Amino acid sequence: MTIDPKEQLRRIKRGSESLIDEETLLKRLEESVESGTPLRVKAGFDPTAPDLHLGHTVLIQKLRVFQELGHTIVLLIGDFTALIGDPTGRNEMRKPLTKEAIEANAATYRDQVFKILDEDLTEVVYNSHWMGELSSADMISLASRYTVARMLERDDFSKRYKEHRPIAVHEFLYPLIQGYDSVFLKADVELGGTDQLFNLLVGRDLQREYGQRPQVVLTMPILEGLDGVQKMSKSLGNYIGITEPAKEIFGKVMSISDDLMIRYYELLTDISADKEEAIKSGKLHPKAAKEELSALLTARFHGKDGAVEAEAAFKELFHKKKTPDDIEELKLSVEGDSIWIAALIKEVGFATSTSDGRRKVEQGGVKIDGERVTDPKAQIEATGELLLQVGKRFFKKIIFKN
RNA sequence: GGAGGGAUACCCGAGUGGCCAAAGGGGGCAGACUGUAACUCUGCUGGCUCAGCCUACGGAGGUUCGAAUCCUCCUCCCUCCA
Repeated sequence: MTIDPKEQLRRIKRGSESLIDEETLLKRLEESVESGTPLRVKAGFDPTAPDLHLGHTVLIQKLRVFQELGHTIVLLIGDFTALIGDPTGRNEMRKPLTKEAIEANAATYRDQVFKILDEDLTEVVYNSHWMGELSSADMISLASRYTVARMLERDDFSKRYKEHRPIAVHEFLYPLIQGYDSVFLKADVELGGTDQLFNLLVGRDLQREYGQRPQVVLTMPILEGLDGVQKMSKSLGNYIGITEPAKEIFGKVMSISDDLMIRYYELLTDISADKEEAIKSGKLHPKAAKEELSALLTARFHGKDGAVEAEAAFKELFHKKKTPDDIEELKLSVEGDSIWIAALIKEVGFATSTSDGRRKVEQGGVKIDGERVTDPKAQIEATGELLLQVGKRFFKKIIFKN
């Protein structure tokens, strides 16, 4: 694999937040091309959050770029560091995970990550393997290579120190161990989120201490959620989970704003410079660009066929305003021979309460068999089956079984 | 240890005895427009078969015909002093 180092650099740099430093990276890429030796690219993950969404994949996507460029990905599962818990952004220490929980999380983590990365070309390592072997003396030796003053440079630590909030001594060990991982793995490059910058830099210092060439550090920004403002997170409900159904992923991507689309392109894809230019300039119509993006991201998790299907279904629903043909069915038994419309909506989960259901009817958001229901007191005959639609997106086929 | 300020719906925040299911904004939902975009506009946003009723302004009591609003105690948060 001999891709021009400058083109490699472009693809690596694209969308990144900081790259320390560019010159070194270019030099190593050139060396790598000359000698035919791939770079060792490290990224570590705490086995704590097994439910991944697109925000998590920004980093993984970048790893994939490295992989496609022929470099070696070293996926580090931080099962040892998980015992400490990275203090970043949290004031309280994490509760320690059990061995079984770590194991289980790591397993789901791998499953999800390998939807993007090629498993056969990825080295998966657990830092407990070497950290568990490290003696107390080794630990002291490691700790002796860094100073408290330098530790306190870390934003989180210095803030807490100034505010007289506690910093437990073992928290200092986290960056040290993460850095030592780089020494052990002889990493050429390490990737991380914005919040990882300090830890990644410690890796450089420690590598120097242990007589290695310091790794190149690449951080990726936080991905905004569907609202385009706040970071993507499960608790804010503005996320696209990578295990969601194809249609959901496709639809959610279609709902983002044009500005956000460009951001998603930047952070989640690896398109050519020409293509990027076409999108940014508007030469490619934003709607078309977004359809491509939706298809691309859907295909990533559901394959080409899944994406094609999702796109077709989307167009049927929103362009031709047809009702989808694979509506979920629900068998419902009802007391008496009819059911109040508001109760029905609540029953199938399209409203949080009958009051909410009643409101939706009053506002014209409810259709039965394609007919708008306007009477909030309407009684629906509970025989046979019917098609219930609430809002633009929610359909359910109801089969009464009395 | 002392002095003062505060806690209101998903979030911010107004309300100091009845006109309060509680202003305004944000968010969300539904509708119109559209490209499930942006912009804009309309309505809704505690529950309940709903012109009515029930439950709710940190918690528990009390005053009153009537309390988010006044009193007592409690819990939590903030500011200043020691």
